[in-house]
Amino acid sequence: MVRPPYCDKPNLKRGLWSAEEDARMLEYVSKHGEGKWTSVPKRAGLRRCGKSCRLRWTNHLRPDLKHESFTPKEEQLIVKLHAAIGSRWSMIAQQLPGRTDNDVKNYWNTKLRKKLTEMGIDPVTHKPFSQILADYGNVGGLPKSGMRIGSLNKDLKNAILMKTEPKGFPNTSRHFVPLPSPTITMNISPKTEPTQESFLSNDNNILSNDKSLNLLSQLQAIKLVTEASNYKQNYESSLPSFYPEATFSSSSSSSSSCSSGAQEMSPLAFNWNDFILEDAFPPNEAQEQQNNMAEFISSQNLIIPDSQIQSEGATNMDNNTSISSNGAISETCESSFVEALLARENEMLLEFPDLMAEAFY
DNA sequence: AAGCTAGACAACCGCGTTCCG
DNA sequence: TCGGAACGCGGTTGTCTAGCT
Repeated sequence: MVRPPYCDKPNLKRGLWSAEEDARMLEYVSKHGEGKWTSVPKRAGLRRCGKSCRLRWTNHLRPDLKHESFTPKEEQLIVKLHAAIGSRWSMIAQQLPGRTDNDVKNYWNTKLRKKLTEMGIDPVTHKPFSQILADYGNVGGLPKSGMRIGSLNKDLKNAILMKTEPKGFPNTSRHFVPLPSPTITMNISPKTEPTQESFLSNDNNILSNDKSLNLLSQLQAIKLVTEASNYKQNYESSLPSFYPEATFSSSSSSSSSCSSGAQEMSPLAFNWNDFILEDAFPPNEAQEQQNNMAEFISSQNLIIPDSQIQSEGATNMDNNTSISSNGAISETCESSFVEALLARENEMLLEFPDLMAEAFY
């Protein structure tokens, strides 16, 4: 996309804002209010593009912003919400009064990602690296030749590399060795049905990365996060502040393969299903939950813009993506997605058998 | 003191969505 | 209904600073 013409003028100033520019912006907004950003530079006497003015105001000059460092409670909430809805920074920031999406994003990239990685937890999927690796070797229905290290996310790969690099190996977000982007290798064919493991083991885990995750699922995820922190607070004092729902290994029941790696790097083992895959709602309440979404939002004191609720709620209905019969968030998304994909493939196979055969062989 | 490195955060870029004439 | 402008978001890059050698 071409930069807007008003940002392309050669005499426009770029880079850090001076105190004088800030003062002009503050004075202008206090007089005229927010909005109409494209006309702000001219009216406020600034040699900046409107986009830059909006950014400066929303990220730094707004009077309701907090400028102190993140509290442990905020940190904990960010990690939980990221595990639930992925890098939807604006949504996460809405749950943290006084914080901007840029604040949260930067804090995640500079601090939290590193912390999780050092704990042996993949900050993308929020699973132990050992489990990801184990799942990676057990991808049902996928040819082994189709697997490649390039499809692992960079945190996992660097965690692996760290084990072979005794010291001084950089592992921060800015200084990772350049690696290929995560690659989806689902290779769905009419003859091989993707398994839950194959989907969940993918580093593009729908819990964290799939942008099609609808708002309703995200709200369920946020609900999970808030509920989880309530009923497992007993562990908080002895565990990392952002994983209070972690349990010691003796109680872990369903994380079949999260045994070695995380425990080697940390004394903790995590019951990931408790945290990520826990049933949001009993199956028979699915429809009821849809109907009660508004009630749910208010009960959780969530700050969700009406426009998002309306538009994404409509999208949810349009796509026929409802809460699954098993109630689990990830499995909801997974099953609906996979089912839709397979159904569509079957349709196309019936309709265009020759073309489909060519496509897959 | 100079150079280097990592951390922190501000700002930019590109793209998708919404608004409006 | 359409097209351009405006806005919002997430990813990426740039810049400054502190600490270390």
